[in-house]
This record gives sequence, C-alpha cells and structure tokens, in this order.
Amino acid sequence: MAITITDVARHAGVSPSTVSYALSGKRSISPSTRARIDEAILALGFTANAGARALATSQTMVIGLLTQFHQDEFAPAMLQYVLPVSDTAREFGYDILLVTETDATAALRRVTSAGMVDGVVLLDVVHEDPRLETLRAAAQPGALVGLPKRTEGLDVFDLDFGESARILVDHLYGLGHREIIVVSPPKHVFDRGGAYGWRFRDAALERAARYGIQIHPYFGEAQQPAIGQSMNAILDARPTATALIVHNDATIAALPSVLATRGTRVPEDLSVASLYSKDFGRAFSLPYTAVESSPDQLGQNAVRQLVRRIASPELAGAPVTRFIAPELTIRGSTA
Amino acid sequence: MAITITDVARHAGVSPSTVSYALSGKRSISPSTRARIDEAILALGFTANAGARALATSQTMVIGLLTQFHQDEFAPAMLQYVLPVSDTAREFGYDILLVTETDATAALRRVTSAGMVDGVVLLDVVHEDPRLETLRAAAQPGALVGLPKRTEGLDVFDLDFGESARILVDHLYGLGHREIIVVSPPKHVFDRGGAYGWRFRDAALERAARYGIQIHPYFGEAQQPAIGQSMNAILDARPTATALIVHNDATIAALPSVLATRGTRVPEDLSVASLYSKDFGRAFSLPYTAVESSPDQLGQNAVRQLVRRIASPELAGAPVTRFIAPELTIRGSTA
DNA sequence: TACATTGATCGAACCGGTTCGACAAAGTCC
DNA sequence: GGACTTTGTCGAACCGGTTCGATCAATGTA
Repeated sequence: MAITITDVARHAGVSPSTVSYALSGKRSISPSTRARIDEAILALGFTANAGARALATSQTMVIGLLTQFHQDEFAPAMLQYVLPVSDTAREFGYDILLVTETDATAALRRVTSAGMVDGVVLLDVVHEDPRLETLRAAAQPGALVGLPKRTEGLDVFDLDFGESARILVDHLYGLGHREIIVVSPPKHVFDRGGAYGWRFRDAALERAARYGIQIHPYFGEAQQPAIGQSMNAILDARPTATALIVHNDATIAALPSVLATRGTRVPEDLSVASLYSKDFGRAFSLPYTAVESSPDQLGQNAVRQLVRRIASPELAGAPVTRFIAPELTIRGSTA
Repeated sequence: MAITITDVARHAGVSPSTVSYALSGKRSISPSTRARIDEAILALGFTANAGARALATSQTMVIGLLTQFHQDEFAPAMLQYVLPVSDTAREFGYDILLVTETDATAALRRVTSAGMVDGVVLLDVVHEDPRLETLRAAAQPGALVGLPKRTEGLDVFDLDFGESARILVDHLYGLGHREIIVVSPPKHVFDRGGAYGWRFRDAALERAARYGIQIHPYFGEAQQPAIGQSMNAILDARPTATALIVHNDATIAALPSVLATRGTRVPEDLSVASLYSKDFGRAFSLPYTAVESSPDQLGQNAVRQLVRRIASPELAGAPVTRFIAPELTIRGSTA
C-alpha cells in the first residue's frame, strides 16, 4: 500500500540498494542516476518506513521522555521541562516518546528492552530513584534531570540548588535583612526524596549560620487553600521577619493574592525572593526577584549529552554531573 | 546483542515460529511446550523488538499526539489535555509520540508517512486547520480535539461552547443579573481561527438578546500585566454591570489577585462565572462558579474512538462529531 | 599495452519478528 | 479399521529497509 524503496527503484530503473545509497550518501552515485531517483521519490511521494529502518540500523531516532506526574504536584511547572527536551531532540532529528505511566520503572524497562528508543531522558529524578537501576541495566544511554544519590555511570543535569540558596541569602543579607523565612517544597516532596528541597534549605541554613542571622524554615503546601492558610500562619508567627524566600512553585504562584489579601506590601513590609523560571514567572505574572531555574537549559543540556552518547557511546567520555549556574534576576521585590 | 525470538526458540528447543505463536496465542501450543517457552523467555529476559514487530504487522502501537504550543498561549492549560490522552492510550496498549514542532503540517506528514504511528490525535484544532488536509491524505486515522469548519471524514471531539455560554447566561439571568460583562479569549485567538472563542461569545450574545438583557463583550489579554490593566479598564468602564463571565484561562487565573487589588468583593460587588476544568481550578485555587471544560473526557473520548478506528477501519462506522455536555459547578461566586 | 585504481551499480544477506501452508501424530466417526 | 478432522509444530516467505562484497567500465599509471 505505502510506497517502498523498491517502488522508487523500479520507477528510476535502478536497484533498491542504489536508492538506499542515494538516500544516505554513503556511496557515490552518478549525477544522472541521482536525478532520476530524486524525481522518482518526488513523483511517488516516498518516505522510508521507520520500522524497517530501525530494524536494519538498530536506530529508532526516538528518545524516550520519562515524566512523573504526581497528582499532588503542581502540574503547570512540568511543561517547562518537557518542551525544551522535545524541541532540542527535534533539532537533532529525534522524536519524543512521552512516557507518563505511574509505574515508571516498568515503563522504562518496556521501552528500552523493546528497542523503542535510542535513549531516555528522566525528569524529576529523586534521591533514591528506582528507575536508575533499570536504566543502568538498559542497553540505551540515559540522561537525568535532577540529582540522585548515586550518579555512577549516569549523565546528570541539575540546577545548583545549594548555590541558589546562598545567592538569595547573600542578596538579602546584603540588603540588611537579619531574620528570614524560608518556605520549602511540601513535606511529601522531601519524603519522596526530592533532594532539591533539602539541598536548597540546608545551604540556606548553613549560610545564615555563617552570617549569624536567623532563618526560619517551613515546609510549604502544594495547594490552595492550604497555601494561603499556611502562609498566613507563618507570617503571623514571625512578625519580626523582614524577608521571605520561597522555594515552592505552587506557593509562589499563589503568593501575590495571599499577600494582597493580607494587605502586606512588597517590598515595604516584606522582601520576597524566590526561585522559578522566566516562563513560569511570565505565566503567573510573578513580580519577584528570583533565581532563574533554567528548565530550558537543563532540558537542552540533557538532550545534547544524550545525543552525543547515542552517537558514540565510547567517544562521549566519562559520565558527567553538571550543575547549571544559578543567576539572580532583580525584580524589585527586595529592599 | 539483545535477545531475539530465535534465542528463545533455541533455548526452548522449538522453532521461532512456535515461539511467536506461543506469544500471540494465534495457534494452539501444547502445555509442555508453552511451559518451556515461558521459562526460556523468563530466563533470557526476552522482549520482542518493536521495530521488527511493526515491520511484520504494520502496527506500531504508537499514537502521535500533535500539540501546538503558541508562545503567546497559556501553557499551563495544555497539560490537562496531554495527560488524559497519554493515560488512555496506555490503557489500550499504545504509547505516545509527542510532536511539538512549529511546522505541525510537515511534522504530521513526517510521522504518518514514515509509518511511525498507527493514528494521531490533534489538539487545539482551529477553524481552518492546515493540518487537516494532511491528515485526510494520511494512511492512518486521526481524532481531533477542537471543532474545525469542515469535519468531513474526521472524528471530532469538543466541548459544546455554545451550550456552555447559554448555561452561564441562564444561571446569571436566573439570579437577577441584567448587565453582564463577557471576557473572551485574546483577539489573536480569534484571528488564528480558534472557533471556540466566537462559538461561546455569539451564543452568549444571542441568549442575552432573547432575554432582553445587556452583554458587553471584550477580548481578554493573554498575559500580565496586560490582563490586570485591561480588566481594570473594563470594570471601570462598566460600573453598572453586576456580573462577569470569563472565558479565558490566563485571565481567570489572574482574576483573584486583580479583584483583590481593586478591593472588589465576590459575589457581593460582582458575580463571577467562568469556564475551566476541575484540575485547572485546583491548580490555581479558583473559587468561581464555572462550567467544567472536561479536558480529560475529551482526551479520553478522542483516544477511544481513534483506537476503535485503528482496530477496524470499516467497523468503526461513519465519522462522528461529538460534543461534551457542559456541566455547571456552583462555587458560590455568583449571587 | 598490461595492470592497478576508482566510480557506479547490483545482488544477496541480514535485521527480528509474523504468518501461511505443509505435515506428522493423535483423536473422532461410522 | 480406514477416512476424516484436529492439534502441535516446523520451514519458508515476507515486511522494507541497509550494507557487504562483487562486478564491470572507465580512468590512471608504469
């Protein structure tokens, strides 16, 4: 039914292998033959069958993207990671197989062992991620977004959360703040092993201790109305705190209305600094000074390295763990 | 390198075809042989190669999901459509190839003509969608989410936006409102051919005319701070309006803080009704009475029908255009 | 002029499954 | 007990590409 390379060969009066070589350029083809083949391809509307090509070359030109959508998580934040991965992959000629199954380990095994993908990108990697064992056993390489406990043999990309926290504390300390509230991701994120939570918090605490200033750490909530209640309780309990650092997507998104309702003015009554991406800030119109979380850079770097490793498993060198350098964007919410 | 069906056959002392039949169950296999094959599969850790199977059966067990991420659009709203499609597809044994390319028509042609997918789901279909021509020419079936001008030969799923608007107008009319502001999607959505925009607005206007009440239609904005400015201007210009209908994701998400800043109380000063999904409302903590936009149902129905059509192109019957019945959820923002 | 080299093309094997037809052994029927 | 069906298995062809080795003509070299 569909046009095959044999149809093209017949139409051009050559053998299928010649068409294949014309397509791949792996052997020289005379100009006249090439012209006839090109004409035939155009006339018949030929596109090489992906399955057949995958079988012959053991290359699918597909990258698996493994995401975990915890129902309790703030969904809008996820897309910022998915799109850059997809776009970067396409730049290199790869398509994206989106895997959202709850049983991520089984899904990973399925797509790798069936040879559906040439490599995988794991999003939202946690401290002791059960997927990593499966990934290490797979024939295909993988790239992680998120720092796990054991990185042996894996390419890892993440934001430098410790440095992010230090930058924010330094910034506020420099402005004269001596009592700061830090709102972390929800407790269940810590429990699940979302290491970015404690990497950020612990770095903030350590830095504050060095300066001899006070930090009050709290877990944030994941959803309204709990966010508003919790924030109100925290702010009421710490009336002398002059600054607030929020490391929590859902909370920062809700903060404008929470503070407006309280009548708290920023930065007059309270300095606010946070950690989120440009796009996230734009979508939620966030006016806060914040460290850029660079999901696009993370996705892009992960795919780049993955593609390199797919192309030449040996030449790509030793596995890397690379941290994105955090950058502070001043938006006037601190004083 | 990977385990093949021949390895399994050798290990079990049978021929490859017997293993294949044991796997598919298409011919009867003696219990003892079946046991040896099962044991061999387990021992060797065999998984059938997807490319080879696709080649032999011309079935990839992959569904293409074509999304359009307009940079000016409210990204967080997109995921609510992607996830249900992915989850439903997996229920039927299909994986999802996520296609986000800007040139959607070319991408659609690419994945269909290379036989990478067994069918496609098109999200965010507009009035005169250039992808439809390509889809009609493709060998694989497709299902649309969003109503285009011409539905011939296509399975189409959408919310009944006209009915949604009527329900909201009826609701407010019943509560005694006689002057209502309607905020539509941004103008560029109309220009692009997002028919849901005018289907909703025109139905609202028509209904209001029937009741002899006043409706002031406005285009909404897509981003802050334009949203806030525009909403303030609109509310200032219509001080006698007692109710507001918002058909615009970005605007409704920003509305709580806009109204809080103005000091407008809901529903005392202004009744507010809208159109959004449960999940969206939860993510943004929206307290408004609204028609449920049911992205999960749309995605699920689209995949269901697509799978049916893939399984038996003839038996699936004539193409359908099905509208989800809108349902009003009272949340107390109207009085 | 004889011989090695290069360029262009073809045939055949192969990738790893599925499926059709054949066939022997076992079971059913009269 | 012979004819007929059913059951279980195998071999071979096929799906649609890629790639290796061989062939042959044209060109370069001694």
